[in-house]
Amino acid sequence: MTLDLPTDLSTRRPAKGAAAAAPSGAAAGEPLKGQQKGQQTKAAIVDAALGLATQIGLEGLSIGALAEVMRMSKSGVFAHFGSREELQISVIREYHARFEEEVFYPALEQSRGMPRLQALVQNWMNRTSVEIDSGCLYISGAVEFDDRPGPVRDALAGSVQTWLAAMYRAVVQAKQAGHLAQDADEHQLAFEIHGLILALHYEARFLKTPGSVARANTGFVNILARYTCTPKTT
Amino acid sequence: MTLDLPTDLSTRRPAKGAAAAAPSGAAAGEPLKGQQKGQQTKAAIVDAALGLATQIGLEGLSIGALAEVMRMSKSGVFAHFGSREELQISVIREYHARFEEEVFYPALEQSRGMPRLQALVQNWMNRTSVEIDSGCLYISGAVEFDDRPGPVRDALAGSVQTWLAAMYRAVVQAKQAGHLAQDADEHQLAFEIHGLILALHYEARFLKTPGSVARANTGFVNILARYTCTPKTT
DNA sequence: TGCAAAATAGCACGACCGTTCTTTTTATTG
DNA sequence: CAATAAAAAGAACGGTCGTGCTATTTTGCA
Repeated sequence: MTLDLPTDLSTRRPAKGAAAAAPSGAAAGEPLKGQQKGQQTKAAIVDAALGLATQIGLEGLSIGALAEVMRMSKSGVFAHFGSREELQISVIREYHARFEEEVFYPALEQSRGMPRLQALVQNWMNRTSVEIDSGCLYISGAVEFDDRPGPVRDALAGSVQTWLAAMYRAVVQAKQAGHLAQDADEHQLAFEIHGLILALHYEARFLKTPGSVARANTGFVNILARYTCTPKTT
Repeated sequence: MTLDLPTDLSTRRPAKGAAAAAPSGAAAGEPLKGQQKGQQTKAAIVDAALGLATQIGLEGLSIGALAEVMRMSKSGVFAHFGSREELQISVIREYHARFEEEVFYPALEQSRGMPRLQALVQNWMNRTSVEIDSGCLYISGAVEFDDRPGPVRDALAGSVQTWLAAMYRAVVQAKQAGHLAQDADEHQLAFEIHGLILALHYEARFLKTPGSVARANTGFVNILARYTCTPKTT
């Protein structure tokens, strides 16, 4: 069951080339054909908002500060979203898309089973350790919205669940392919990997503990060692 | 070296009985002898502030909301601290003290080595899973202050480091006692335990994934299994 | 080129923020 | 009990917040 997983994480598979959100560049450059000016600047705003949100958090993201970064008026920025919540949700969607693009899709090029699982985890760790000075929205958002119900929380939890489910599927496939022990608990394995990522984020970003990246990598090796052979139940 | 660790985590070892902060009870009851009224209400304020902070975060903690909970005026509350930062730091100190009392000291009653390490981790996990609807200040604070330098961040990081160091020492002692493999990497072990706690907090509190507590426990068992016998380096 | 529509600016609002200053109430002590 | 110190209240400040409303500017199209 669930043999193929081509686009399960995806919400939209961007056409790549003339994307909706300018991934990095500064304020909108040449006018992209086929879309109104509004879409462009909205994408640029979301881009800037994502930058702010990964630094000061989704809760700390304010329309005033965002307008200043964009050199626009507050109301000009506001009009694109209609509410702060909608802005936050747009930011989450953008983060989701980039996460897919950077972590999920590249790993699909590896063959199903252990190679793909390793690529997923490796990409995930890379992203977590590289964005050390910008923070992971899935982690900071979880803390900010863990008991604040509403559409923002729902969007965030949905994105995270989607990603965790994708990784879980990779674990299942690895077991099906015989790359893991027959009695390996897939959920348990996924849980422990998640823990490594969180510890990496915590110790590298907050405590600035040196060597955290290596420790996360070693942890993954340890986990695999445990799950590739049937363990001796002490 | 470092043979004994009686009170390394401690900042103050409360006299227990007539403590500074009413741990749970409502607004100050009978007047405690030997301390001015101001100290009492300050302790009550910190108690309420801690309750608020564990729910909405240290950043979300506002003097106005705190005053309302205390049925006091804003300026009345404010006067006890002189600044919001000082209030936040007081909250961190209080959290530190309770963490010690609940997690650290009870584990000291276990004999050094593996028993104490297990008690430490068990207490830690219990607290993390029990306070599911109030949140862990060490985790939420890390996200809120990971790139916001200042005295609050310093106080928070200091408390966390103190605790992590205490746990690390327990690991070292377990190895010295021969309860762990000779080539066990103590830092690596501590890192992986930390990851389990963070995953427990994330999945139980934010995602509300059922069975997270069991998964964290199993994870600890797995880690110990790996570090109690010399692993076969695959 | 001119006109409708879309995008942006400007302004004001009520609410809450941390902080200061002054006054009133409460507690402590000789 | 009176004198003094401590604690709490009250009011006001400048600031930022999200969000309406109404102009003005810019854009896209016939």
